[in-house]
Amino acid sequence: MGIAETADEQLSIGEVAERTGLSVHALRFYEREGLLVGRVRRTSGGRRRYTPFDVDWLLICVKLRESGMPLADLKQFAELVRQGPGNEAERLELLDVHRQRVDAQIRALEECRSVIAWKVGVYAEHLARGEAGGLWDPTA
Amino acid sequence: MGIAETADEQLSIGEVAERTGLSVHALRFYEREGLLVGRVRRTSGGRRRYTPFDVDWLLICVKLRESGMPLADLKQFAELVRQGPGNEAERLELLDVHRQRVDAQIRALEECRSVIAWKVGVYAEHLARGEAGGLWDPTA
DNA sequence: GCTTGATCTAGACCTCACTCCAGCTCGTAG
DNA sequence: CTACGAGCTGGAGTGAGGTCTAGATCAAGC
Repeated sequence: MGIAETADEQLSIGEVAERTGLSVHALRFYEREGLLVGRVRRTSGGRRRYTPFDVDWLLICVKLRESGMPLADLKQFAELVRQGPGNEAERLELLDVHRQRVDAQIRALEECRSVIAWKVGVYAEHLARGEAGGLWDPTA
Repeated sequence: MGIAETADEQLSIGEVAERTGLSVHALRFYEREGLLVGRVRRTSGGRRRYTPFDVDWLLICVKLRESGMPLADLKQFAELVRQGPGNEAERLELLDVHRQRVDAQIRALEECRSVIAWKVGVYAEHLARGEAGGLWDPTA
């Protein structure tokens, strides 16, 4: 608590959890799954010490996951980065494909939203008029 | 094949699957889980016959699911409708809460999109300039 | 030194939303 | 009549994405 953040501070797993919104369980899980770019350094006592690098990467991961990128793709991306320079075109492709999926997802959600809004309108109107008729009452 | 659609046509499970995009497995599963409003009628031989009513309901269900409503909520909604008139306010509430979640989801996705787009831009620029430097290469 | 709380490991377990299977029946085309 | 595909049931299995447990260790404060 109250630890200064001097830019290249090493963080404990708990602190990283706090900053990324991932649970400590999830952080260890991601590491086991090879989703991190470099292996995490450890203290002499074996505790993980994350660099701001790791945290930045994790923050990107969180955004990608949040938008539905599967862990497998994340892992592939991490592997590309791990391989070092030279495959930027592949990384770009991976991200761009995902961006298109996100766009499609947004469009789909907007359509859902409008269907739901329409139905909400139906009920709202029904309520405003008082009990008019058994709205969709197949028991009738 | 080539069956006419005379508005109150009874449909087989396969036809409903086709029209809703749900698998026949999913349709039976939804029924077992109590997600349908009325019980599905059967032929003398025990085959399901869906009414256009059922199909409309399922189409709404699909939109709700697509936008992330859990099956449990869908079930609750179905129960409210099954109970008949009188609880429209509750139904409205349920839908409206969901609509708000969808709105939040859209906003979150838009934020993800912009993060991704930014990263895509970073790579694109890097590629346009030729190999400038090890973009995020922690092995260095 | 002792207590307390954060971390460690390996591995079991969980939820969700289906999906598939075995073994049977139905119904239509030839 | 025979074939064959579509449908039936109950229950087991799947895959993604974590979450939790047990039992031990580490590190900081008193």
